[in-house]
Amino acid sequence: MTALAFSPEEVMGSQKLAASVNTNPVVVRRLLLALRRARLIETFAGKRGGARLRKKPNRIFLVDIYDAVESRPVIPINERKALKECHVSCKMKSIMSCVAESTEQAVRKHLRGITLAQLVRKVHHRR
Amino acid sequence: MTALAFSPEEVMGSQKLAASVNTNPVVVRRLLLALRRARLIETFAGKRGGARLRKKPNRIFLVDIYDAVESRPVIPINERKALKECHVSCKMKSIMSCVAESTEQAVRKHLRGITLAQLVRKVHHRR
DNA sequence: CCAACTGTAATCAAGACAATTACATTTAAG
DNA sequence: CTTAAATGTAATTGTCTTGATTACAGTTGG
Repeated sequence: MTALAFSPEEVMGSQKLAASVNTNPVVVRRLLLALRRARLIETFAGKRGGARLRKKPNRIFLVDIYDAVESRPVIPINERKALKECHVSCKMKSIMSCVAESTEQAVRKHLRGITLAQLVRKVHHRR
Repeated sequence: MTALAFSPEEVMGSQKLAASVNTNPVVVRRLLLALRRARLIETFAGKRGGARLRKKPNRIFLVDIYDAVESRPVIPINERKALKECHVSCKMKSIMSCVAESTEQAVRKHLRGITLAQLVRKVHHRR
């Protein structure tokens, strides 16, 4: 996404993007699909196809990207069945769900404070 | 840890703890080692052995437990080598490290606000 | 028409991690 | 002192996740 934000006009192919993160084009395309679903980018098929940002980099927050591509929670909850004889065990799922949920919100709040434009600015900086 | 905090006097064996989270005693013992290293609990070998909290539940924060047992970062950084020809690619590791670091701090700050005592209180509550 | 793309499914390989087994060591209790 | 019940810890196995890869149908600009 930072690469796309770096030259917001350009339509960049999955091949080029994959090379820049040193992975396979198909992996990138799968991510691009998720980002498109979130309406962060638009993609074009055919020759000279590829992806391009749909919003200005200063209107895209990291939380948007996080929500689009990250499926697993920061704190996963134990899905095994509780021990019926144990009062603590029986309550833990609901208790930990609450902790997990609020932690997720803390992360999202933090990521709401960072824009793609900021990252691009860092690309231009010295250090 | 909530189970230990529920009856802070009792020395509880890995067998009992494992049953309450529906897993294997050895898995629990490995976690207990990490918690002991963090000085959150003490363990006793031999018959009638097991684990017990070393501090009062209201002095143990979830961040302490998180630091003790969680090794993987919330946002892992891409460890592959960058594409030398690409300016963005070359800068991304340092940029994302910064994002990952601050996100980690956000999580830890949140977890610093929750104590084991609070979780125990929830165990006692109706809903 | 064709070359260069995307979209997508299917398969494969690698790595992570829990579960399990095994056993040496420790300790309380009888 | 002996024994039963624990921990500490290594080794192994199985499962699951995930990225990499291959393959191919569909799309589009030149």
